Amino acid sequence: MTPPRQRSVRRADALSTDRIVEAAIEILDAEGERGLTFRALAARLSTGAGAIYHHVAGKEELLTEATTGVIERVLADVPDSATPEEGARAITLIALGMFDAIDEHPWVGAHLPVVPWQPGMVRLFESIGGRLDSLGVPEHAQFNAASALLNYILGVAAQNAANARTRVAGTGREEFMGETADRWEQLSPASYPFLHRVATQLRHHDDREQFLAGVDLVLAGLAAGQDG
Amino acid sequence: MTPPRQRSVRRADALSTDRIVEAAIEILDAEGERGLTFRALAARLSTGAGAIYHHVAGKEELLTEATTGVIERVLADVPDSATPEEGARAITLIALGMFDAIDEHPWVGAHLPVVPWQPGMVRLFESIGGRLDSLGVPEHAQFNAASALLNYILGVAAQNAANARTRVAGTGREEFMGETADRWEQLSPASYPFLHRVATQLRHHDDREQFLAGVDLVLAGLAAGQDG
DNA sequence: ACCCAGTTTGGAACAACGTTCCAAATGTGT
DNA sequence: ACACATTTGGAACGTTGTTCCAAACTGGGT
Repeated sequence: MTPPRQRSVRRADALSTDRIVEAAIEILDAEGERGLTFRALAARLSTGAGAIYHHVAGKEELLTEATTGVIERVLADVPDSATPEEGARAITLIALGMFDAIDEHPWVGAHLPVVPWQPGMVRLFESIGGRLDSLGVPEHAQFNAASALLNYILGVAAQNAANARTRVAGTGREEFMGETADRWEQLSPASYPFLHRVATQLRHHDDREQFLAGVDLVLAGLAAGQDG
Repeated sequence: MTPPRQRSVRRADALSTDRIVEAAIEILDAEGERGLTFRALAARLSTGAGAIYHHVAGKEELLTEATTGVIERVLADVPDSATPEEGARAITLIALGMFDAIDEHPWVGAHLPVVPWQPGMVRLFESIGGRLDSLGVPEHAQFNAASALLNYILGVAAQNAANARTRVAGTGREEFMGETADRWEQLSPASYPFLHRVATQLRHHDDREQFLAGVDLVLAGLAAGQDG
């Protein structure tokens, strides 16, 4: 009947959920999502695949845990906010933090929406929604506003994850954007006037700035709605 | 050296890319993404897995082709637009069409961003960006504006796809939202004041209306930015 | 120092998957 | 009718997530 406390020392290289998740993140960052297999994980930890299942329920839990960890780290750095200016700044900081985290760990973008309302998403939603008060967004509009912001971040995350995935095996970012811009320029200007016009912008744009412009757009919409 | 023209009749039940993609969509709608295997596809078409590879390069091409087909159908229904009011209406129509299509075929939401700038995405981006002119968005801001709108749609798509996936095996939508709302209400009000406050809204909200509110938010931001 | 109940380990085995291969069947042009 | 190209579909391959279980290890009671 003794509770299974783990206060003992054991060997220094003993398996644990934390060590497994850590190794998983290393593989994900280095090899991408497809590189994370239980065999590769077992090899990196110098053990067998079966041993891992005593600490982690399965691959999905592994990915969810890794994703949550990354998000927690982002939200920990965001200061409290009271005034509208601070609220807007905080939301921008959260968004930028998410962008940078996903830029560094693209697989997070791919797995964020896979499990709806997983722990990381819940924390993120609360963190955004809790700042809307200080922005002066009326209470009845806060749910939709927070959803819009979250969904926008989610969309950028998914897109960036996809871009990174194609880049794992092949070309770098510059090259990839250049090739896409070339393709847009070769489209018929009659059927695709817009893409033709913005092809050079695609070639030279900064992902982070563009992401921020989108956040500002939503925030501007929120500000406009208050006195409209 | 004769080109491989396919003008002959052959048997009525002959395999073709179109018939394969059509069967794939049927499986995806009925069984979800995990149900689409080459063996299930072969069984439905009363053939072998190997035969399919003579018409389709692989699973990824199959999903991309199915996704593109759905998007094309959405964009075909959107009328031309010249005035600002028509432009805004057209963008709303595109967004709503995408929402409805993804509601009917959730797997589209999951695969849209997987292949960056796949044909469907390109058509969608042009379709949105081409309407910004009539909305009065200055040319230098159109690239960012179209990206923001596309990313928002992408985020909702990914989220909805995830929700539908969990629902395939388990509960219905009402039940799922109710359970999530319950969980939010059980969170500590001190740490999660926002989620606590909006739990009842989550329980009774309409996904489509919420999606539209987000689109309006971005459009409002665009309108505000013009004279700002 | 010994032993024992419980946990941890890790390699083997399993079912399912995407994909490749190839011999047979089917079709087309002469 | 014949030769040739395409299409077919079943078998086979390598890899995956997961399960299983005998062996090794651990900490507490004698």
